[in-house]
Amino acid sequence: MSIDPGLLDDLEWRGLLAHSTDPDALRAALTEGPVRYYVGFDPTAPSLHMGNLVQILTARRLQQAGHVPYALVGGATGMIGDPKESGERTLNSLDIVKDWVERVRSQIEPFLDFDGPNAATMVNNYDWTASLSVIDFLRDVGKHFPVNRMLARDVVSRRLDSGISYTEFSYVLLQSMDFLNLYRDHGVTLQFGGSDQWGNITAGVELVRRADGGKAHAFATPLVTKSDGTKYGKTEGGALWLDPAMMSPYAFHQFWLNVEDEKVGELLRIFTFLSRAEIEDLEAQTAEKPFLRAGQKALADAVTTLVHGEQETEQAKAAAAALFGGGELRDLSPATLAAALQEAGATEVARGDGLPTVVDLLVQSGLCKSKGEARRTVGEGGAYVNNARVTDPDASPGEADLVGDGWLVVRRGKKNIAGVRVV
RNA sequence: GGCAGGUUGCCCGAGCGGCCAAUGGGAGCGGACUGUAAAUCCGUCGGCUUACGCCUACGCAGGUUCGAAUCCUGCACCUGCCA
Repeated sequence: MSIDPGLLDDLEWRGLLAHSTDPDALRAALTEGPVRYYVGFDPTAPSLHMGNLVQILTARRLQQAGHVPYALVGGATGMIGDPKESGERTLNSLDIVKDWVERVRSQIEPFLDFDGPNAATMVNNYDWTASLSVIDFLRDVGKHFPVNRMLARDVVSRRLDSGISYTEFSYVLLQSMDFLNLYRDHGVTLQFGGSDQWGNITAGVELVRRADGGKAHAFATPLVTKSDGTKYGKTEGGALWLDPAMMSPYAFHQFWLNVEDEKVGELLRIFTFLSRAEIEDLEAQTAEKPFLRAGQKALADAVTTLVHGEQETEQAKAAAAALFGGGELRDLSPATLAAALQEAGATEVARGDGLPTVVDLLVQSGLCKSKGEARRTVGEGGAYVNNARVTDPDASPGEADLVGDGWLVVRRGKKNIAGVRVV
């Protein structure tokens, strides 16, 4: 497979290069021939999220440009945990880590090509770490890490007051060792990752140099933030998960659809494979006719398709069209309505003495956490049943209000919709 | 080691014996505007309860009092000044 010489320029244009080791050397390496590169994912949760998606897609871009990916899951590093600013991590059991490793692995695989001349390889750092003896570790790896410099690293120095365990302090050695191992056994010479990992990444580059005199490269992708600088990917449920069981494709699609105008261009460049011309056209449309939200729509469709596939994307769109279309719910076919509500989130409620009250509907549909909150929501004028605002928290809908196949469409605020099926 | 100060709700930060579920700001949630955007304005913001009300909460453990976030004692942690 031939190498795409425009790769680095494309990455740069997309804003994917937040940091890099010697840019000229990196460029030279990437144009000379296929480069074996790696990117690591620690199993810190049962699913990867939006932040990891940046790395996954970047890995795919490199592969499409002719380079050879090594996707690493952190079966070992996940047992330790890298230091984060807020404090010490809770250690997870081996069983949990192993389970999460498998989940993470299966989430990465669809994005890479495991066949062909530059086929991807999946590796797990548990394989070369678990059996390592402490003596070997301290002699062969530890000797290359001056503690004074480890202490000077930002993440560590910020933790010196609040405290940091030896375990987390040592994390950087494990990750650096990964690079050295992949360099030795597979000829991997490039690592990239999120900019929050930059310290760990450069430590690996340095270990390759110190231990083997090897020349390795690295770059980091930027942290994706909202225009006010806060972290992205936090919706009600927390992170923007890739696992459809943790975040429905509908909710995922909705997230991208609701992105602020100022961020559309940036996100299109990072999260889609649309061409430069296509993206610039969408940016122009967003600037001229923002109310059409052409950029948001293209973004939502493209990313949802990448992560969940075309079929799920169509269903999410159909659901949104049905629920936000402004049309009469009664005009929808029972099948369309049911499908849309399944996407948005549906629960079944047994019929008691008549139908549940508005408060109960809000709580049981999951739209409100407590009855107090539900009552408040009604008081705020934010509760709707079948698109009609309700003002009495204790009122119950009547049989005549059921739409489709026995559904009530419960809504909180503008965007939070759930179906309750009375059975 | 000595002296002084602090620890309050998701976060920051008032309160210094009853009027405190606790002023104010931020986040969150809802409404208006709009484009299922941003900004802005308004409202709301511990839990249970139809409600009177009840429960839980002001670092931890005790105590004084009819009554404590507020006073006392001990403990833990943090900060500043002196050595």
